[in-house]
Amino acid sequence: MRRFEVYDTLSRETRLFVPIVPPKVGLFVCGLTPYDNAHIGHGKVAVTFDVVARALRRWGYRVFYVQNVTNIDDRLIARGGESGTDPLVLADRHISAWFAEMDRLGVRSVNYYPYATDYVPEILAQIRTLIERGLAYEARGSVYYDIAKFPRYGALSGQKLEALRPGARVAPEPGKRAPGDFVLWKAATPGEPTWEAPWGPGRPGWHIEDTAITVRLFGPRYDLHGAGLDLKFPHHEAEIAQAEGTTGESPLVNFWMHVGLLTMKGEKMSKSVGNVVGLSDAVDRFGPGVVRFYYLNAHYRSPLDFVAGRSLEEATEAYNSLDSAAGRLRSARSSAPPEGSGDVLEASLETAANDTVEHLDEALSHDFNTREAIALLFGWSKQLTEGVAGPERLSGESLDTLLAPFDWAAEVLGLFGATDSSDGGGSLGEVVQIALDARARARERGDFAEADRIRTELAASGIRIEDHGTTTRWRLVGSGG
RNA sequence: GCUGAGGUGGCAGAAUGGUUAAUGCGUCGGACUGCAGAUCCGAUUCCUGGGGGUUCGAUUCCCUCCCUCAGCUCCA
Repeated sequence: MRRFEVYDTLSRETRLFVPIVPPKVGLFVCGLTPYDNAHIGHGKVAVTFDVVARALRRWGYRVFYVQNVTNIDDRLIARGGESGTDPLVLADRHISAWFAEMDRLGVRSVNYYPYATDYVPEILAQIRTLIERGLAYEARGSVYYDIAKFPRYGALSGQKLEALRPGARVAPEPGKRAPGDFVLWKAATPGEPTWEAPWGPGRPGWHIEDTAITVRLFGPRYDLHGAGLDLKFPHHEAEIAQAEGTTGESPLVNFWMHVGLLTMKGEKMSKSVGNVVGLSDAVDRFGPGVVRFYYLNAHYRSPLDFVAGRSLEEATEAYNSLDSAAGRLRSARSSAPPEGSGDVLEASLETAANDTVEHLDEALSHDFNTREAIALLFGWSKQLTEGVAGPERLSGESLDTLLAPFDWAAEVLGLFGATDSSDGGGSLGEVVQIALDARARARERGDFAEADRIRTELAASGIRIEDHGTTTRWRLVGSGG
C-alpha cells in the first residue's frame, strides 16, 4: 500500500492517510439527487472521486465505494407535483439517465448505489435511538434533532450556533425548539409518498438517509467521505450529529474531502441561479475524454470557473495533443514487429518511462494533484518526440515501456486509454480509409477542391485529418470540438 | 456580520523557505503543406493583491489592510 496524504476539512490540514482496517477503505460520496438532469458541476464531483477510488485501488487498498441515491426528497415531490408524475417514478427516470452518463464518462468505480427508500428501517431505528438519548424530539408528527444537545455541531464548518442567521433562507417551522434544529422525520402531507413510523406516517428528512446507510454498511466510523463544498453545512454537520449521537463513537469520518465548486463567471453553477450547463450536452459536444480532462486539469479543491465557448475548447486542444501522442504509440504497438525483433529502446528512455510513472503516483499521493500528473504527462510526451524518431520500428516490449505513463493515465485518470483513440482499425477505419484514398487521388491530380470537400465532410462527422508528408492520419474528435 | 477557501504571466492553472516560479492554452516567427490543420523548432527573458514583520534569503511563515468566491438550513 502506497502512503499518501489527503486534506481533511475537519482538521483543516493535510494528513497521512491511514485506513481504520487496512487495506480496506470505506468511501462514501453523497450526491445523487435525481430531481433533474445532471449538470457539469455534478460531473466534477463524480470524476474526482472516481479518480480517488482508482488511485487507491492501484495502490493496493481495497475500496468499498458507496454513493447514495436520494430518491425521496422535497425537490422530487415538488417536481413530481409540477408534472403530475409520481416522485419515485421521476427519480427512477433521472437515476437511469445518471447511470448512463456515468458510464459514458468512464465512472465505473462505484460499488454500490443504495437508495434512501431501501433504508427506511435503518432510518427509523436511528431516529428512535436519537429520541431515546434525548437528542431528538417529536413535534406535530415530525421529529427534529435538538442541536443544542450536540456540542460538536458546527465544528466541521466552523460555525458558531449563535452566529447563524436563523431563517435567513427558509421560513422557521412551527414545532421546532430552535430554528437550527433539522428534521429527521417529516410528518405526512396529503398526496406525498409516506411510510409508517411510531410518530405517525411521514418520510425521512434529507440528512438521515446518509447515516442510516453508512452506519449499516461501514459501522460507526469510516475512512473517507466526499462531496461538493456546498454540502459541508448543514448537511455534513447533520450527518456527524446523527451518527455520533446514535453510536456514541467519534469521529464518524477520518477524512472529509470537499470538492471545489464549478462556477460560471465566478458564480456557482446551480439551478437556482439558472446558469447550468448540462452534463450530457457537454459530453455530446466534446466527448467524455475532454470533459474528464477539463475537471482533472485543476486541483479538485479549487473552484473551477467555467467559461462557455472557451473552457472546454481549450481543454480540447490540450487533451488532443496528449491523446494523439498516446494514440500514435498504441497504433504502433498494435502493428509492432513480431516478438523478439524490432529496435530496442535506449536505456535512458526506459529509465525515464519508469521514473515518470513513479512521479505520477507521487503527484497523486499529494492530495490527488491531478494537475501535476497532467503536467508530467506533457513532459513525457515531449521526451517522446525528442527521443523516439520512429515508433513503428520499435519492438513490442519497448513500446509497452513507452506506453507505461499513458497506461497509468488510463488506469488512474481514465484518460488516453486504448478505447479513447480511434486511430485506424475497425469497420469505421475501413470506411474512412476509402475516403482518404479518394482524397489522395484527388490531390495527386491537382483537384484540390475535391480534396478539400472530402476533408470538410469528414470533419463534419468528427473525423479530423492530419497530413504528415505523404501519409495521412485521422482521429475522432468531439463533434463540436 | 459570522465561518471557510482564495487572490500567481494575455488566459487557464501548479509548486516551493533558496539557482532563470511548472505545465497547458493563446500569440508571434520559422520548418513542413497545393492550402489549411496537425506536427516539429524557437520566442513570448521585465507574473506571486497592497503594506509591514521574521530570515542571509519569502511567492511560501507571521501581522494587517484591500478584493473575490462560497456557506450561514434547496444545493455536487
